[in-house]
Amino acid sequence: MSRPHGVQAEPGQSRYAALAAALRTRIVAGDWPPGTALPAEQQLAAEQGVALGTMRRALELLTGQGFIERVHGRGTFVKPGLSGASPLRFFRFGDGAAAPASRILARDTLPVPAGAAQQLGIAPGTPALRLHRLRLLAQQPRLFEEIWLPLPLFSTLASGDPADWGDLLYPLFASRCGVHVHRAQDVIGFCTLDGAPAQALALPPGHPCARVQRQAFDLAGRCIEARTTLGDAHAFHYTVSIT
Amino acid sequence: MSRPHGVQAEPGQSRYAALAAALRTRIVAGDWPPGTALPAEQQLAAEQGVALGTMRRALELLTGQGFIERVHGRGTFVKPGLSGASPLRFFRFGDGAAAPASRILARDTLPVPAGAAQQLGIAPGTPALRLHRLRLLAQQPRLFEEIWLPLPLFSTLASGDPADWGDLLYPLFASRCGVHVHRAQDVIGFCTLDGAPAQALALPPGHPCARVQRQAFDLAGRCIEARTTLGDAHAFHYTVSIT
DNA sequence: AAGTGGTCTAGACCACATC
DNA sequence: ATGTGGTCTAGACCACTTG
Repeated sequence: MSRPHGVQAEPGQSRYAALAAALRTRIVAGDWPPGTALPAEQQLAAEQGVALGTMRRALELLTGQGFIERVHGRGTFVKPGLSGASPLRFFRFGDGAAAPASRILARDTLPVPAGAAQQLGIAPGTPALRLHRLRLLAQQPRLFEEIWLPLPLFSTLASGDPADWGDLLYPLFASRCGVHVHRAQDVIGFCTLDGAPAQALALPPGHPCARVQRQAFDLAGRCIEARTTLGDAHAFHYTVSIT
Repeated sequence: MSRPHGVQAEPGQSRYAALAAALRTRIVAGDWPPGTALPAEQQLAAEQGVALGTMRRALELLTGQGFIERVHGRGTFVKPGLSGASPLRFFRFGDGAAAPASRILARDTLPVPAGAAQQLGIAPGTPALRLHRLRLLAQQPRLFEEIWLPLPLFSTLASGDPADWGDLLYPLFASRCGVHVHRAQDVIGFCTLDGAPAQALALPPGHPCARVQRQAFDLAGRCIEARTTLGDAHAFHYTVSIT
């Protein structure tokens, strides 16, 4: 008995988990780029010589892991990537209606310091792109960001006028560099403001501030951005649900 | 009640969603108390005149919502409630190995102030139980907590020696008051220390601190605890994953 | 050995989106 | 009208736990 195009299940692993892993591998490899549709579940099931329900369970797994989205009547699509997950969501500045704006204060190619290097998984001292960026709400500067980007990948951002970048970075990463942010992790902490950030935010040195350290990852799990965001501690608020 | 077909599906609602809602109602009503086992899925399916797979989907829904736990080979159990979700998890004090201890500084029956009343969903000024509690790590006071508890429910805690309560409150709520915490929500912010909390934590007035405001809810969705936790802002840290 | 949940099958039919 | 995913059925067999 032989299956047409079978997937090997490791011992102790269910058939649908093996199918999900195989599909995940193909998605990460780029067989179906972000935003495109997978074959119909019927076809996938037939290809793998498996019952429809089994393939559906595999696809449900991938949905839960954030790799695909299923739309009733339309199809199954590779998730296009995060677009609006700004650290601004951790702050309340009282002008909820106003659209956030962003201004690039500096863009330099510099040897990456130890901290950012570790987050990016590259050797310290490697040249990388460093951005200083201000986020504004209702013309008021609210957040100061330092962003490190690894350099072969983001070299197209090293030239051109940053004023043309728009207010969101992740769509820019996708369109200009082909980098899709699949997942991110923010570590929240507390510190006091000093130097350039204090000046940019028009707050006195020593002012208490909330710090959000972000690592952003692509589909393959590589860290493609290390970002530190600083904002007034008194405007910080975040809600956690426990179950 | 022994009609073979038990559950009405509202229009637009799937059969398994209706079954889940019906089971959820019975769980909240106390038909199966926390920790006890539900009937086998086979039996539940037969009772409701539904296929096994459909009942399984209903039970999967309830699992995802945190109402039940399924254990292979043993059965399906109503979740016993949260036990270890201390706000301590938001802080790093460098002595990870040490077991946290707690000390009740004050216990009073007082008219509940506006803020706590709103969180608890009761009228301001209603008598309620107020606790002041210190959390210690390696003999060092680390967190100061103010806890408001609604009074008919927690009256058994108004007497007796708080020194006998142990270090965890939620197991105490379950054993002494029959209250099981099913879900909680923490709102995180920053402020400055002052007065009693500053003194209890041996920190100077004006010191920056992290504030965790918690609402805890029982199975029925009633808020049964309003708690404010204060700790040194420099020890605060929290990780958020974005997908 | 008996009872439980977990996996898998091979269908049928429904609801939604698009042409 | 066609193709997509969503629901539901009625089984079979497997894996785990307990007496």
